[in-house]
Amino acid sequence: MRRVNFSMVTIKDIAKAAGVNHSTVSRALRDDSRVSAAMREKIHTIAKQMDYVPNLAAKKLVRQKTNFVGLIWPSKEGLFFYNMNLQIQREGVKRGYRVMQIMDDPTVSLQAFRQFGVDHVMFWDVFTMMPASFAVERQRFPGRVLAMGGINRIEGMDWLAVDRSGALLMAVRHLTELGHRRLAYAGNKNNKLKIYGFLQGIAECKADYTPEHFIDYFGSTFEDDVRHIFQKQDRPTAIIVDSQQCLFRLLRAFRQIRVRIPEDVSVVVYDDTPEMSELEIAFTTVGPSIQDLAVKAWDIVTAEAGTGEEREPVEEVVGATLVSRESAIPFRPEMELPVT
DNA sequence: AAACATACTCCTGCTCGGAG
DNA sequence: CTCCGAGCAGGAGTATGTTT
Repeated sequence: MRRVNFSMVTIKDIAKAAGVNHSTVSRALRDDSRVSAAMREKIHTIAKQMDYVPNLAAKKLVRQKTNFVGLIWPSKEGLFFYNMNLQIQREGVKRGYRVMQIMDDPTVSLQAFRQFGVDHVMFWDVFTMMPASFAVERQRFPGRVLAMGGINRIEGMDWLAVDRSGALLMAVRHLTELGHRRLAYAGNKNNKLKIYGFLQGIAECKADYTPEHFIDYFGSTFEDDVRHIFQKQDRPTAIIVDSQQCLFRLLRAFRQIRVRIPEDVSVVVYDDTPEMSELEIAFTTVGPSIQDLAVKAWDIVTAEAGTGEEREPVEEVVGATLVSRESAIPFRPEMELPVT
């Protein structure tokens, strides 16, 4: 049946068509046992014919719940962001939620989610400093707001942190356990947490590292630095790469000077996404499990509020895991020869 | 007399406790 | 087994009061 105008079909329209009260329709559509099976069947059929869809706003008015969760996502490229987003959506659907996503100014997005009446909001925190407007808007939003991945915990919001330092520490331990002594690092020199973990590992494992073996991903001499470091005597036999973007650039530089992974150098890269095991060499990775992150995010956001009281914001850390694949192998003396 | 402020009533689509 | 009607939040509309 095609409708001529665009006014919404309501349970009252169905009630009229079925010759019953609207509350009977409401119950029938939710398969309430107080309505006879025959009547339920009849009402379902009519509802389908009339293209009925329940009005979410009205439902929320009574139920105070929509089973929609808002996701504010940063406008960022990269496999991590793609995979993280994917897992959040899948985990939500698994738990009977729908995810509504906005990629816009965070304050504007949060306000929009308040208007739409989503139950809770999650966001991936890329703020260096939380804008005051966002904090104000959070006060007005009635549900929970979960900040994921951020560096700092934020007043009044749940926090799901990532142990970046721990991840890098783990990477150093892994490489030194494989017998590597001389290590290099490629990445962002401003990422203090990762560098802190790395240096901690160097100290703990008594590995050999000098700042000359730091390759600045954002520096203009990246390729030259790689060439210089790997073509000299006593070159590093292992390198830790702090992001996938950096890895891709490093791979190009290695190809130019014929450095092979893992024959000439072992590599551990930060962030584990499925793609990392599907490249020419499967990469050994460290970082939080994306699956764990998504599961914990939903656990926090959907946790019952307990004994009536307003729930205190929770704080959780997702630990790092190391996944050993083909790019990091035991040290062999011939690795130390300069590549030509 | 016109302009503005405040208070109220109605309406929406749906759920749910209780009455018939 | 079915119906009645209160009530949820808040925008729109109307009525009344107060200030220029």
